[in-house]
Amino acid sequence: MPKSTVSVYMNPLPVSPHLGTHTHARSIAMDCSNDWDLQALVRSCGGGGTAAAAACNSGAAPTATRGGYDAPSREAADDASVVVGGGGRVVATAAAGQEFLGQPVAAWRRNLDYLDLVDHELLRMPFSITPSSSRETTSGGAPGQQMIRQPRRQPGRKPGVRTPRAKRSKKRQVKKVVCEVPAAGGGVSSDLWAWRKYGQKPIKGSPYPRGYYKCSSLKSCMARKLVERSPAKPGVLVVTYIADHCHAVPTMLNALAGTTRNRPAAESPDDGDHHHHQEHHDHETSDGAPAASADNKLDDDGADAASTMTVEENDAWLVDHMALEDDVVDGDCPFDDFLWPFDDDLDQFLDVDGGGVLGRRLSL
DNA sequence: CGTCTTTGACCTGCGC
DNA sequence: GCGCAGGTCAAAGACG
Ligand SMILES: [Zn+2]
Repeated sequence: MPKSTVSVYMNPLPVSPHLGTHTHARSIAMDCSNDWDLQALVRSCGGGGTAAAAACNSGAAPTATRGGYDAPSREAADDASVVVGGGGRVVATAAAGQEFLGQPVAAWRRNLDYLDLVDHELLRMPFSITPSSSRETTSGGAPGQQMIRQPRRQPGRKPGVRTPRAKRSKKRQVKKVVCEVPAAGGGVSSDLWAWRKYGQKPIKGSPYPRGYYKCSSLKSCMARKLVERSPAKPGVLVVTYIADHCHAVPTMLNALAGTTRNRPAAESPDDGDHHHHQEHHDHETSDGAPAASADNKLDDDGADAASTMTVEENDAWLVDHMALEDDVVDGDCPFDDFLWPFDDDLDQFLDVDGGGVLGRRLSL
């Protein structure tokens, strides 16, 4: 299959670096992981999205039904992944060939146009569309070990309780979009979608845990995203979007209800395993990943970095830092596909003055 | 009281 | 077939 490369460079958002303190020992990392906050914002809008976020978002699941497009079939593509390089570079890879997240690659350009990114000087796109296997492997790392914890009643499911689960398809052939976002940039978090953290796990070979987020906008929405810090580049968060959203970008604030909780100082949950969250809203503290809302903060992991950015900042960032590269291989720009699904949403999102999501969010 | 966070257990796919 | 690692679920506590 043809491989095209498009990359979008985005500048990092203001970050608050606290990362990288853990070097090895997963256990340590985990312990401290605490820092790793992968947060997800609930309604984020976040901020707008940073370009990265936007890109990712779109990629991830953009299947807005409202813009007149139909949601792409979620598992249509064999495998597709888009990577946003650190600093906002987006590198997309799609195995399915022409379909990126269920959308025709050609559509990308459309989206870019929408954002005015196509011709934007800064926007660059060598996106590389390459087949990627759904499963990434990590190696190295010692098997997870459980840490001894304080006597706290153990949360979690009761031992012995089994719940039937839908069988996973033998081979996971899910579309995946991988975005590398500067942890500080918070870009990660800024996603237009609302995410809820449902777990966190230490990853072999990486000192940082991976946070698992699920779309909280709609129960039936299968969109998910995984957030983890790049072992190689602690300052970079790797956000992997899986599956598409089966709905439009959330624009309501409701989900945020009751969400402004300041998170207690994290006590360092180790990472022994994973944690889950539910809806993320404004802030989260877990490690890894940021969610969509504007205020997530990254901990050491930087997962939350985005949150520190204001809506305006994010917006500005998006506009100013997104860059497209002319040398798009094959001329197709997957990025478009990324964004097109929620053009309308994005529009609203950006329409701060007009009471767009961003604007509304500010009032949150 | 509802929501959010934390965390252990369970489940599944894959490699050996 | 077994074990490992990744991924998901859901209980319990904390918070607003
Ligand atoms: Zn969704």
